[in-house]
Amino acid sequence: MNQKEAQELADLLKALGEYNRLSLVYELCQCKAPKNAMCLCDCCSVDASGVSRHLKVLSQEGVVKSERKGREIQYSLNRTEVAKRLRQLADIIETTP
Amino acid sequence: MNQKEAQELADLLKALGEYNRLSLVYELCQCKAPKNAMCLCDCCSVDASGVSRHLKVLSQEGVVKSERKGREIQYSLNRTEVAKRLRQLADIIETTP
DNA sequence: ACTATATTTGCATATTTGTGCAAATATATC
DNA sequence: GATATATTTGCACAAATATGCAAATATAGT
Repeated sequence: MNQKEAQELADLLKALGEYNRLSLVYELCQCKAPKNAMCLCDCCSVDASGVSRHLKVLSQEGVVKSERKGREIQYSLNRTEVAKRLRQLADIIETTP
Repeated sequence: MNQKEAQELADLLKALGEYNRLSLVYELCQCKAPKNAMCLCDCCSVDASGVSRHLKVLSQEGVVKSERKGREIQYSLNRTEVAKRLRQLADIIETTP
């Protein structure tokens, strides 16, 4: 694992490692259909601008993807991608040299 | 997942989501035998006090365990425990409701 | 064009966090 | 007890971060 990869992984973990952002992720976990930001406001104790910023972080780290549908922007999880990266780390940690 | 569990998971991810701490974890990954803090100083660009603080965070979150051996304190990873928690999150994220 | 709704952004601010240095503590050896 | 080595802690500080509010922007419907 080189420095760039380590930094990217650290950034992913940092994105997930904030309580309100993790709450957003959980909320999206439980949705079959994508949700817009207004809807996601209800599940965490920050206002719309805060949710917007959190979603931006999650988006930059590839945790969520977004698609504009008219006035709304619908967010959904990159489920397999994120799960894959977490399992890769789990594998690294678990493997004794 | 209740609030307390979510907070604990966020804390774990936050602990892992800092570059120098993740570097320490990688270093310990590659060790068959435990290492002391002085030795771990070499793999990350912080001084002994910084490494001590990082190891304290990792220890509080259950990422590493420590055992004093004379003057030194030897650190090693809680491999299976950490891997398990990461995989649990991966499973939650990947499972469509 | 006007209005309503959804999202982003600029600004200010309080809090957290990572860091180094020096001092304190712990343990071993002489 | 004195000295050496390993680790922790108090202090100060700079940088990052999360947050709310108000204004700006985007889009849709009338």
